[in-house]
Amino acid sequence: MDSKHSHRSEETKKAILTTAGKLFANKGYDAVSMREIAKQAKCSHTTIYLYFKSKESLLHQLSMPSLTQLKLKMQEIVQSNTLPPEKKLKEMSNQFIHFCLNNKNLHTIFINAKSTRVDEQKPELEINQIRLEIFSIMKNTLGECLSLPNDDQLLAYSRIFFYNLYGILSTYSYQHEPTEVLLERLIPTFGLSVEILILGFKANLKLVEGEG
Amino acid sequence: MDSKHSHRSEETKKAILTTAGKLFANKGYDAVSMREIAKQAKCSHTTIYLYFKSKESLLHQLSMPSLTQLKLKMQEIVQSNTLPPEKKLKEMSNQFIHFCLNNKNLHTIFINAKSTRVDEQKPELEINQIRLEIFSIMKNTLGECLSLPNDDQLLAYSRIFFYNLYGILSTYSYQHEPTEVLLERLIPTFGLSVEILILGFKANLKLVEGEG
Amino acid sequence: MDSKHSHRSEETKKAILTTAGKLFANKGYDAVSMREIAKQAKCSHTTIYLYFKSKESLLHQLSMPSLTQLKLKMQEIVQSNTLPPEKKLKEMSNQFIHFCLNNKNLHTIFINAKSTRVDEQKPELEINQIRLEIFSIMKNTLGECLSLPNDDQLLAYSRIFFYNLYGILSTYSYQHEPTEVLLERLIPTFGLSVEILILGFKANLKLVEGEG
Amino acid sequence: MDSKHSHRSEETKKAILTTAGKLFANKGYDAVSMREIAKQAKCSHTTIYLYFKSKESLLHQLSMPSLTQLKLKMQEIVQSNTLPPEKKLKEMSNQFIHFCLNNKNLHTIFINAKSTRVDEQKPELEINQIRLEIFSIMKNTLGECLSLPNDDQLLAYSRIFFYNLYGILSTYSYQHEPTEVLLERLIPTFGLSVEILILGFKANLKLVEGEG
DNA sequence: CATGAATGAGTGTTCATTCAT
DNA sequence: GATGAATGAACACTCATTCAT
Repeated sequence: MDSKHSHRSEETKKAILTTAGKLFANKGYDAVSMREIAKQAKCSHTTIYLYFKSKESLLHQLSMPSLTQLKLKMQEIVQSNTLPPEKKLKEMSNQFIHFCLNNKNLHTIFINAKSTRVDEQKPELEINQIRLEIFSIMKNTLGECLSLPNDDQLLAYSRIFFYNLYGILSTYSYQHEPTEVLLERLIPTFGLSVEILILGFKANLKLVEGEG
Repeated sequence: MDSKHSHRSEETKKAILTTAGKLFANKGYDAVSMREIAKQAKCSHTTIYLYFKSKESLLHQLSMPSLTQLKLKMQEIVQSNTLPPEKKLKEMSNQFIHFCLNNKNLHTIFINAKSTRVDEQKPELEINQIRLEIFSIMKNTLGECLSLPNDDQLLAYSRIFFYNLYGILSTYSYQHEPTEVLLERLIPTFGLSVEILILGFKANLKLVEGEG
Repeated sequence: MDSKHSHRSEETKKAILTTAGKLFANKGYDAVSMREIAKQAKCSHTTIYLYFKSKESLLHQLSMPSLTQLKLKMQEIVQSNTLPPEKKLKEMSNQFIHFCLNNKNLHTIFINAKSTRVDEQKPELEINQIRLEIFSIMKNTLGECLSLPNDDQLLAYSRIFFYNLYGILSTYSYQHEPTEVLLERLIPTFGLSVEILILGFKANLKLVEGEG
Repeated sequence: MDSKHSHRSEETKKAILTTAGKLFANKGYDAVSMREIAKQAKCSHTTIYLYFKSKESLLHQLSMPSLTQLKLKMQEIVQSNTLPPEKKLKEMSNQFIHFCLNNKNLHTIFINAKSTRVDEQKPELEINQIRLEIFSIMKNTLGECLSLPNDDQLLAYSRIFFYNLYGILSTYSYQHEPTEVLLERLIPTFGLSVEILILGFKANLKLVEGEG
C-alpha cells in the first residue's frame, strides 16, 4: 500500500521536474508560471509545493542534475582515447553551448548567485563547484592541445577561450528562436571559432617563444 | 526663479536615468519595475512618467546617447591615418569594452535582442541601427587587418571577434570592482585576445586558401 | 467533502455576479472597478479572476442568462394562440420592463452600445444577437397589431415603440424603491403608453395611406 | 493695469469653460482629462484649479448656463405666436434631444445627483429646479395640443411623452458616432414619434371621453 | 496671475503562495 | 497524498490634485 503511494508520489515529482525543465528551457524561468507547470505535469499547482519549497527551489533542484550530467559528459570526452585533444575541446565546447542554450534558466542561477539568501547557500556552493570543475576540465584539455603545462599562460589562454563561449551564449541566450533551430544554424560558426582560437594560441605561442 | 525649478527637474531626470541604468544592468530590463526605479531614485513612480513616456522609452533614452558617443569614437579611430589597422582594431575593442563597462553594464541592452521586437516602432530600430553601424565599422577594420573583402568569410570572422568582446563583457559586467581598476588590470588580457584572434584568423585563412 | 468546497465556490461566484450586476447598473460598466466589486462581494479582487476571465467576460456572463430567459418568455408569448396581438405586445412589454427592472438594471448593458465594439470577438456579439432577436420578436408582433408587413415603416414604428420602453427603464432604473412595489404602481401607466402608441401608429397609418 | 490682468483672467476662464464644454460633449466627462482641457485651452492644467475647485465643479459650472439656455429656448418657443402648439412641442422635443445629446456629460449630473456631497448641494438643487421647469413647460405645451387642463390625465400623458424622449436619449447617448451626424440621420424619426404620440393621445382621449 | 514638479490613489491583470479540506 | 479556493503583492500605467515658486 505504502509502496503504491510513494510510487505515485515519485512519479508526480518526476513529472513536475521534467515538465518544469522543459518549460524553463523553452520559455525562460520568468515566463513560466507554476500553474502552467502543474497543468502540463497533470497535477494541481498546489501539489508542486508538496515537493518543492518554492519556484526558485524547483529551479535549483532542476539545475543540479543537469550540471552534473554536463560534467559527466565532459569527463567522458576527456577519457575518450580515440579523439585528438583538439576534437575533444571542440566537442566540449559544443556540449557546453548546447547545454547552456538548452537551459536558458541556468543563467539566472549563475548570474544571480549573490542574491541567494544566506540560509540556503549550500546548493549555490555545489553549483559553483561544478562550474569550476567544468572550467578546469576544459582548461586542461586546452593545455593538451597546446602542449602547455598548467601555468599562468594557460590560464590566460583559457580565459580567452571562455570569453568566446560566453560571448556566444550572451549573444544567443535571449533569442526567441527555438534552441534547436538556432543551434543547427550556428554550430558551424562555433566550431570555426574554436579552431581559430587554437590556431591563434599556437601562433601566439610561437611569437612568445621566439621572444623568450 | 525658473532656474530653481528646472534645476530640480534636471536632477530628478538624471537620478531616474542613473538609477534605471544601474538597475537594468544589474537585474535585467524585465526584472526591474518602475516603482523600484522610483524608490531608488527617490521620487514617486509617477514622476518617471513625467520624463519618460514608458518603461521602454526610458530604456531607449538610456541607451541612445551612450551608443551614439561610442559610434563617434569608432569613426574617429577609423579616420586616424597614423594607426595601422591592427592597432585600430585593438583600440576599437578597448573603447568598446571601456564604454560598455563604464556605461554601467548597458551592454545587456546593447547585446540583448530581447528588447528588439521586430514588429515594433522606431525607438528600438534606432538602437539597432547604431549597433549595426558599430558592428559594421569594426567588421570593416577587421577586413583591413586581414586584407579581406566584405564577404561571408569576413562576416563569420567578425562574429567570432564579437563573441570574444561580448564574452569579456558578460564576464566582467557583474563584478563589483570599480570599473577603472578592473580595466587597468585586464586590458592586457583583452589586448592579447585580440592579437590571438587575428593570428588565428590569418592562420585559418592560409588553411582555407591552401584548400581552395 | 467536496461539497463544502464547491458550495463555497458557488456562493462566491454568485456573490460576485450579484454585486457586479448591481454596481454595473448603478454606476455604469466603466465606472466600476474590479476591486470595488470584490470589496462589496467580500472577496479579494483576484478571486474574481478565478471565476471570470476578465472584466468584460464578467459583464458578459452577467447579461447572457437573463437575456436568454427573456427571449424564451417572449417566444412563449408569441406562440400563445389565445391572445390577440395587441395583448401579446402589451404582455411582452410588461415582461421586458419587469425583466429589466428585476435584473437590477442590466438595461444599461442591454441598451448601451458602448460594450459592443464591432471589432471584438464573440461574447458581445452573442449578447447583441439576442438583443436583436428580442427586438425582432416584438417588431413582428407589432406588425401583427398593425397588419403591416416587415418593411421600413414597421421598422420606424418599432423603433419608436422601443424608445418608449427604454425611456421607462431609464426613468425608473435608478429609483431606490423596491422593484415590485414600483411595478405594481406603474404597470397601468406602461400599459397605457402601449395602448397610446398603438392608437398613434394606427392613426398615423391612416394619414400616410390617405396621402398615398 | 488691474483691468488688463482681470481681462486676461476672464479670458482664460472662458477658454477653459469653452474647451471643457466641447471636450465633455464630444468625448464624455470621464474620457476627458484635466491636462487635455488645459492643453487645448492653452494654459497649464494647474491653472484650471484657480478657477474651478475640481473637475466635477467644472462640469457643474459648465452645465448650468447650458441648461439655462435650453430653458430660455423653450420659453421662446412657448411665446412664439406663429407656431401651432403641435409644432411647438415638436420643436421643443428637438431642442431637448439636441441639447442632451450635445451635452452627453450632463447625464452624469442628472443621474448621479444623489452622490453629490452635502456641503455643495446648492448647484444640484438649481439644476434640478431647471429640469422641473423644462418638464413643466413641455407638459403645458402638450396640454395646449390636447386642449387638456393641467390635471392628472395630462400628467400621465406627459410622462409617456417623456418616456419617449428619454428612450431616444438612452438609446443614442452612448453611441460613439459624432452627435451631428447622428442627429441629422435620426431627427425625422424623432419627429415622427412626437406626431404618433399626439395622435395616440388624441385617440385615447376620445376613447376615454366615450367611456365617461 | 500662472506654472512646472511631484504625488497618492487608482486601473485591470498576473503570479507565487497558503489554507482548509 | 493531493486539491480547489482564496489571497496579497506586484506589474505598467493614468489621473485629478497639490505645492513651491
